[in-house]
Amino acid sequence: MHEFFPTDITYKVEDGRAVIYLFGRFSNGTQAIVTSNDLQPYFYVEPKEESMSAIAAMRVEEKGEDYFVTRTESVTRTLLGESKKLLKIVVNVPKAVPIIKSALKEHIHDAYEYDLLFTRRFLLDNDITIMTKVKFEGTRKTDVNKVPLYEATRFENVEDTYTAPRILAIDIETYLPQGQRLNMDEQPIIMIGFAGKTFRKVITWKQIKSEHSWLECVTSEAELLARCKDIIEEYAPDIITGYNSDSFDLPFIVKRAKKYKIALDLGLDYSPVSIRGRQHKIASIAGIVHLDLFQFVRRVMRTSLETDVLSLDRVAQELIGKGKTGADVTKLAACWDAEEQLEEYAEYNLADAEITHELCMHILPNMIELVKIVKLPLFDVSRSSFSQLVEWYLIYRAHGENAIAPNKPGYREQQRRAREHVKGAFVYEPKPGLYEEVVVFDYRSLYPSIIASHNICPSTIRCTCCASAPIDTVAGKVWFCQKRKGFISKVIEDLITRRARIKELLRTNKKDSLLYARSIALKLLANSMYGYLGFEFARWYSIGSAGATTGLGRQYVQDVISKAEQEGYGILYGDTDSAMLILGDKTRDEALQFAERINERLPGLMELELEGFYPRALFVATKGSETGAKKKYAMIDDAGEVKIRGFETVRRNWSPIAKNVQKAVLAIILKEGDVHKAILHAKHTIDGIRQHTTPVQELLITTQLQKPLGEYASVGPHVAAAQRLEEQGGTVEPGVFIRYVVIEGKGLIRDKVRLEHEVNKGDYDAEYYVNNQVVPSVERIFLALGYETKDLLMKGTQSTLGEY
DNA sequence: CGATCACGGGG
DNA sequence: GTGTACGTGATCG
Repeated sequence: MHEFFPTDITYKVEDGRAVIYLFGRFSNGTQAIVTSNDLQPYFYVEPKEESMSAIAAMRVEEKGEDYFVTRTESVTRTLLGESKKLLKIVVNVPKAVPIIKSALKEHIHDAYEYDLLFTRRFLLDNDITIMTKVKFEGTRKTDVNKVPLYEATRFENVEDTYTAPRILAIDIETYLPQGQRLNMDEQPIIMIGFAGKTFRKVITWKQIKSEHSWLECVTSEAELLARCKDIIEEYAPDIITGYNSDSFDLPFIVKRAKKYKIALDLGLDYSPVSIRGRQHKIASIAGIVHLDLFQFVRRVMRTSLETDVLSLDRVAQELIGKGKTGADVTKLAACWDAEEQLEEYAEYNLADAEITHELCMHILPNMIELVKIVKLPLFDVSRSSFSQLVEWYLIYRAHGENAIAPNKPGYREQQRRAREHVKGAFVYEPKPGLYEEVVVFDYRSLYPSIIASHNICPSTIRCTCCASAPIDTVAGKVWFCQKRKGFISKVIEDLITRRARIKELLRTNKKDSLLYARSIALKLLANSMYGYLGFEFARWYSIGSAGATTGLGRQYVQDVISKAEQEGYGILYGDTDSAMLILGDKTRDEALQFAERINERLPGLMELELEGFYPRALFVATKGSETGAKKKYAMIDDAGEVKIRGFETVRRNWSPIAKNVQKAVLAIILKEGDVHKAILHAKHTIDGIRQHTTPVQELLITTQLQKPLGEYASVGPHVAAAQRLEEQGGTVEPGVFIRYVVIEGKGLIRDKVRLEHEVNKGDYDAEYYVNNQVVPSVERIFLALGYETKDLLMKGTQSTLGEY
């Protein structure tokens, strides 16, 4: 038998039959494709009695293609805890599934699992895991691909992870003159940087004098692109990685290659680099897993990161302690024209590629562990949200229990769910001030342990056999069966106990990064289950289960707080799963004993843990946070540094003045540590606006038009501005950037917009720019530091400042 | 207050 | 690709 590490999967239809293509490497390092045509696409239906023969004979012709049922089979499957007799409908090709399903509409009561992607279905049914060794029997076929192709007849799964794939990081630099917008049609790529394990290269198309052996100068952009293709083919990576490469680097390369008619057939089957989607692009290459680290960071890692800004610089700084180099990329185009400092920019380009490579090495173990647990391909895991990861894991677990997945909600059901809400977590508002000797306790994985310990599951909710201990929720009283274990509570219990075992192993084996990554992955899945239950698009949606989880969570946290109060602790703060207490005359030992007493009475897997003792804690007022309990704070850490979170609101469709004032205020606070100076800067800016001396350039708001003017149901400021532009004979089409100023006057903002050339100096709505632009961009920062909005708005330099 | 619309990352 | 992200904040209706 051959031993093979699959890294990616796709399928093709050959001679009217679906053929699975597994891409990967043999144990000896040779790349190969392994195909299989054993699986035929299928789904399930609940048939109408009289329609059995019509179902079996169903055939549809569409655009010259034949879609038909090849066979049917009566089966028994479990759906949400109930046994169901179903008909398995096997069809000729994957595309036939949705077509046959809708053609059967009159003959069935319901259909199930008609929207599971074929490649995922193959992995599920054959128990094959990507990035994990598989043995197969098979024969080699004639080579028509870049790598040998084998046709497999039988697979056998082996527990052996592919831990060291060949990774090539890529980063491009483009010619973007200052003040211009990114434009892939007009701006060339001027450098491409690559970084592998021991490989480094930068290609550029100007002759840069340099001693660097990794720098390669060619003579044109076309040559640069041709070399880019060579390098990737020679390196033969399993993985190409980039940062925002789905929407930037790869689409840019593809666009420029097209311009020069260079075939980017990088796929192992000679297929071109594929860019799907218009607004949100996904770049893929057959047989090479393209990992856009930004996608995974944004979807999965965001919540566990300190930084709110997900730039490569900030994320790399936090995760691997390395930021970008100091080169000023905004001057690159000018330097390119003047042929100055280009060696420095090449170094910058290389550094970015290397940081991306290192970041990939750091993040990849987490992705691979998710691949192994959830059973999705690496490519999919890297682009999945929490809910998608949870959902596929549930589908996988259900499959192992002869159960099928509930359907995704239809439009009406979605609308209904969208109106349902759960009461959120308990929050004990802290009083602003400086505190000494505090202790923080938190429930270990509060929501997962509640779901496991209280048997919370859509399959056990409001059972008819027992209605003991009902829980009050917004949706009424809710209880969970005490006799039958629920599917989701069982799954989450497994996740928790598996993680506990791994943490035990980690205690003696601290450096095992794979074990650590597995522990993180298990925690992530367990923690996502609560959100999933209340997610309106979820297959296993259960608002009652979600409401019961938060309801019990509030009880448990309030219980700690009221008991602590009774015992004489000061209560400082409580949120969701934690309680922060002031020790006062108590000792640390007494506090630990207090937690032990709480723990003695907790059910199942629940546990109150010590998060830590803190000699000092600074709490600041969080005014204006009545909607949405997002964490906002400004803290001084052990090293005496101020930490601020949750205020970064300024984006590209804000005026330069709003962006600049935020940037300057942050710089003053964080670098100079001078909050008072920062507030003076903001006040000075506001005064300038009110004196009508701010240049129009600073006030321009730029917003992109996303669709034709006529299609707008709601006329926002940018649409009103676009209408003016059109009346004046300007080009107005999707994609154009509309730049406008808000002038003084009455009515809605859209009635007060003017184009840049229509505005006289100083003729603008000062209060709009103060209240809707400058103040919102900085007020959260100052609020977090104990100042109030009126401190910004007051005239003059003296102010009644906060106590800090 | 619900609906609608743009944004992120990248140079 | 057995297809069309997603969560958030500003502004309109």
